[in-house]
Amino acid sequence: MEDNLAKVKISDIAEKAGVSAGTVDRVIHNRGEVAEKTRQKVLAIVREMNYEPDILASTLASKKSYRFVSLTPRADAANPFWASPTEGLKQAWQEIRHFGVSLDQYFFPYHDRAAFTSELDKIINNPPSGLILAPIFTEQTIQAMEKLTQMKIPVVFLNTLVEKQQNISFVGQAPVYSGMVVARLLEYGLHQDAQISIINLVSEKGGNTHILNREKGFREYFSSSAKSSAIQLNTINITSQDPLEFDSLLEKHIGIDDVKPKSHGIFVTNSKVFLVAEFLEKKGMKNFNLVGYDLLEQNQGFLRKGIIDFLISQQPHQQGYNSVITLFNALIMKKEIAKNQYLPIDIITKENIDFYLNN
Amino acid sequence: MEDNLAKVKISDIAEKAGVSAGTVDRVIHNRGEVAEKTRQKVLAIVREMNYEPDILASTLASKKSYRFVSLTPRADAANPFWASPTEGLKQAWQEIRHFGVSLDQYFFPYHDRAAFTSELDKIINNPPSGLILAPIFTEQTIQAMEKLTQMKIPVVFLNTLVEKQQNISFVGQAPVYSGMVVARLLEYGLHQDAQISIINLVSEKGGNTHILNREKGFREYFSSSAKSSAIQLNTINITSQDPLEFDSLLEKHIGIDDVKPKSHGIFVTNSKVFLVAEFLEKKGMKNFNLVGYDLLEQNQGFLRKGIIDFLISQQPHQQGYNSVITLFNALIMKKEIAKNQYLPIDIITKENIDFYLNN
DNA sequence: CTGAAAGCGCTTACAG
DNA sequence: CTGAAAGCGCTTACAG
Repeated sequence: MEDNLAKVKISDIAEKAGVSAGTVDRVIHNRGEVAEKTRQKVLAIVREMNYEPDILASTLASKKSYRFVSLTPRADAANPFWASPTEGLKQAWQEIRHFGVSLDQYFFPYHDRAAFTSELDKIINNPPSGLILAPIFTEQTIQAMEKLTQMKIPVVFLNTLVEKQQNISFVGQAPVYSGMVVARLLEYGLHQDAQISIINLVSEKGGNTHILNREKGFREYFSSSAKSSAIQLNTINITSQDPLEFDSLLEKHIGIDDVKPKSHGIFVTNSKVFLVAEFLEKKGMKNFNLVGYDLLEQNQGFLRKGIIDFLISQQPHQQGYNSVITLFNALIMKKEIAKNQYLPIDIITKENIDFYLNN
Repeated sequence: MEDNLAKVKISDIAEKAGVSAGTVDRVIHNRGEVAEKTRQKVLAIVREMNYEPDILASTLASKKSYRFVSLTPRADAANPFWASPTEGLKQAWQEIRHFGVSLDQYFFPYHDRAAFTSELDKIINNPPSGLILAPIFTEQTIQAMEKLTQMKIPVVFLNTLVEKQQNISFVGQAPVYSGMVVARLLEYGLHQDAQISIINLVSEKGGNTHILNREKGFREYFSSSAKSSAIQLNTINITSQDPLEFDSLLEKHIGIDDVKPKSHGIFVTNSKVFLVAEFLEKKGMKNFNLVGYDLLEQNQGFLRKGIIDFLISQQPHQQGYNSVITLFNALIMKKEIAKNQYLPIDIITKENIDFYLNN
């Protein structure tokens, strides 16, 4: 733990090797223009003396600068989720900007494929040192990744994973497992002959792999749970934006058993769970166990009221934060980077929510 | 976000103020020996030009060094919990050591009050720049804090809180709330006429404020829950280390109703929950909902087997990590520090545990 | 292929 | 009370 021995410096190595500091520097950074024999000699001494570069002095002297760019959905009323990752990006940047890092945040409207593409083009035309990308649209991402890889620009995928790409890392949640967690929570609170509705509230425009995987994990759990073989699952997909239609669809599917109230669970596969909570509240339907995703303001309210039982959170702020740190570790600290950085699947209740809100 | 304007340096200010860099430095760091008039002038320009010091250059030039010391229980077979915070301390140190920070970790055997005291004495006799302290023993802590405060050594409390002290911060969990979370989880899974046992597995030697507060939160929850007014709570305190006695005590309290199996919850108020799980497994008693604390190896096993239903985790690694960063922010970055840094109350199940193990 | 010198932005004695 | 100079450990042209 303790290093009593004074720090070894480049000048120490230079002296011992009988060369100049410049030569040692060339060896250490593999910049060539050094005789092989000299190189070996210096390398040996570097190892022998256990040299560790002073990163502060190094960045101060080198005057290198790094431009990090992020491309994420814009947070707005329809998409409050993205406010947190955006904040997380900024906060991490604040902590590392002394190392000559700048951060440009680019945005696109969540469902706007064209905007996504054109922002990506802009980025490619003014290449950054590293890119943090929320790869919402799969095809466009794959196309861009081809160019980015060629240009040797390291890319971190944020929140969404596109498989088989040359991204240096993915930072986000494992959606299949989060579905299993929800399954577990519903099973734990329901009778063994309960009925469960899986509700997908989606736009038709894609960007829904998350949701599919969450449902997949959820169903997997029940298909392998002996305990709950009598539980019935049915899926409801609602794409309509029209409130009236929404209500009647819900009523049709979950309202029916109201006469003979029976243990009934509802799994909303994304952050729109507050819409279902609103419906239940309006209709005075209390006999439901309701679980969904993300700590949006609206969801918080229903969680505190007890209409939503659990929310699954995916550490959105930390996702943004970790993405920046990942690029920093790769480019400035030259560390090895894990390809997948899965964040915890947090289970949130009325009782612990306050401890998750800043994070 | 973008700062196109070149960074403003001390020399820029010096030039504009018509003084030397040394004088600007004296003003910025309040080191006196500057005429009031000069001081005002420089200060005005500093503000006007929006000067932000280059922390890298500053630490490189100043050659200051900081000695951080931690005093925590030693992790051992009887106390595996403390391995994680210890690791967290080390990891944070790795990330900031470039700033001239060293870390000395001191330890004491968990229940050894004398060792705690004598280690504290050692620390006070060789004063560090800052101290991270797990204040297990309240009285001794209060005594030491008097001296430490006088010596102006900033102290961060780790994991345990002692009230009304001059510590700059506390990093840990809010035990009362964690008790409420457990109450919620048990209530959610039990019938309304269930019976719940609260089991405190403690040594008589003190250091148990945590446990008392967890039970307090737990009981508070039920005393204000209309829904579960029929639930019976009873507390069992077991101080014995003798396995036979342990078994017979448990049998007496929770074994009784086995004939007429009824919904039964068990809340173990600390990480020793695996002892109760062992007992239930051995006796083949399946009709229990069991919740306890911390991701010890032993607990993990029983969680995966389904004998423990939920574990509450308190981000032990992050606690250690954040403590070091707190001292760093206070001493090197000169930032404002929040007095209480509560970490999330994580709810862990078989399905999400893998995503919490590295943290 | 190699070395000497200047410089990154800030701090620290020292001389006056 | 103030300034000039040297130095922190590393990197970057430049000359040879």
